[in-house]
Amino acid sequence: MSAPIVEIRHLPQHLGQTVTLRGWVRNARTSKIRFLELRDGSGFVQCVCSASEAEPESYELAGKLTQESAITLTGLVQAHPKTGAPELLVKSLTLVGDSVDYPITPKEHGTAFLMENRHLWLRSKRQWAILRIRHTLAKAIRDFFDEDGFTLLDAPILTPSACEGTSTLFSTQYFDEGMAFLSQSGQLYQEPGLAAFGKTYCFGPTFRAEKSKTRRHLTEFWMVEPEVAFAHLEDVMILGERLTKFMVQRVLEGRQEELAILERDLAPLETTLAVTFARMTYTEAVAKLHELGSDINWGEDFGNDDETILMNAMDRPLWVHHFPRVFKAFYMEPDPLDPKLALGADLLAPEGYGEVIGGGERASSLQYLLDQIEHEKLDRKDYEWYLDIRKYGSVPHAGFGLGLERAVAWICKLPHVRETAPYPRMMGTLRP
RNA sequence: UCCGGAGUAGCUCAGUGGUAGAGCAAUCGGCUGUUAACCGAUUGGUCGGGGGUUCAAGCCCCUCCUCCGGAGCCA
Repeated sequence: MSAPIVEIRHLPQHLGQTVTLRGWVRNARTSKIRFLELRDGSGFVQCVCSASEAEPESYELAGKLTQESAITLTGLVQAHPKTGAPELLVKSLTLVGDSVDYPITPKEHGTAFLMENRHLWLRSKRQWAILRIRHTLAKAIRDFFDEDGFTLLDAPILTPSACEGTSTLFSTQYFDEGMAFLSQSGQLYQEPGLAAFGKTYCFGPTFRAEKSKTRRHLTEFWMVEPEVAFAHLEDVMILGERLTKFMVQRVLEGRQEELAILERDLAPLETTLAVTFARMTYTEAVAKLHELGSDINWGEDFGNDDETILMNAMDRPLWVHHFPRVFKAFYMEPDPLDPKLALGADLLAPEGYGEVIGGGERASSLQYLLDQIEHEKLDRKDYEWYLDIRKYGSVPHAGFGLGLERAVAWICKLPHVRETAPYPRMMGTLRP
């Protein structure tokens, strides 16, 4: 066999040529003509095996192939007589690895079963599409910041204390230093980088040990956290909006096949690119919620229902800013015009996907932070290094965190974030 | 942690007190253009665990376990 080995994605360039494909049998429909649906990771193609064209042993083998058998096959690339899509007219076929009783059949399955078989579920067309979009979004995030002059400053995953002091943390014994905690945010470690690099970001896994079981929570998720020196609240909203549009644009340009597999309605994504994001202060949002029938009180954080009610009334992403200080992190800069408020901004995604970005301006006054640490009953000695930033050339600065999985869920319009990670970690899900 | 729902064949489910069923998968056979192909046959079950009521329990009661959805919390 001297036919060139090609990937399925390149088949349109090989029409009329004899090539070799390598992959797995997604599905086999056998009549006198055997139709093998092949997957090789780069795409999907139908291979046609008839007695008149194929070698006799190959033809016989094609009739016995089970779901997920690994094969190589050689044949002529031709256009499908009905659809015009490339297909392979098989000449010869070799079994590389057989497959007996593959658990995920072509019919429906429940999520519990699929999650237990996540390592196999990855092979399905839908998961392939989602995880390739995740890949594209992760790449877009890196490209966006790299092209914008940011320096990647990796934050540690093992940390000595809570960054925000509120959420539950996973802990582990760290030699004789006591307990270490898995990081729930890299932000505090970005701030010292500003005086060295001006603009930094970290992008990696973060951990929350919250016992939350909802469609938008994982215990392990990826977050990108940019931080910018001399930046204010307004800069956060401008940067977050540019990033969001860049990510959406990359997917619309490069992942059309995957969006089609997911049957994603493209109109809301195209709207996101075309419009300026809406903005409301927290106080305005509460007033709007009252109009829409919510009984939220000023000073309370939005509940899930509130976010849904609010976003159902919007046709585009919404920035909510100037939150009450009481439910925001200790390091947020207070509003100089109203000390009850903090200079924070959250971006709510449309179509019910909720908070995708959370961020704001950081407190730059040493005394203010000392008061906050005392007020929140945090241990000052855990934060001495962080406080140093306010002693040696303190400047206004701001940043945000964007959750990758929530962005993937929104852009793919998925019912649950568990499909956005290759191996999602949730309360009650640790394997595979 | 709280509220609601569900555990029956490998998978998805039907079966509400009287001898355990279907579709898919698997196995065998048929079909020359199929697209979750189709047609016929075969194989496959301690009905989540434990206890109770009853002549009789998949079905009713108690309890435990697991999973799903939602709340709180958050990206």
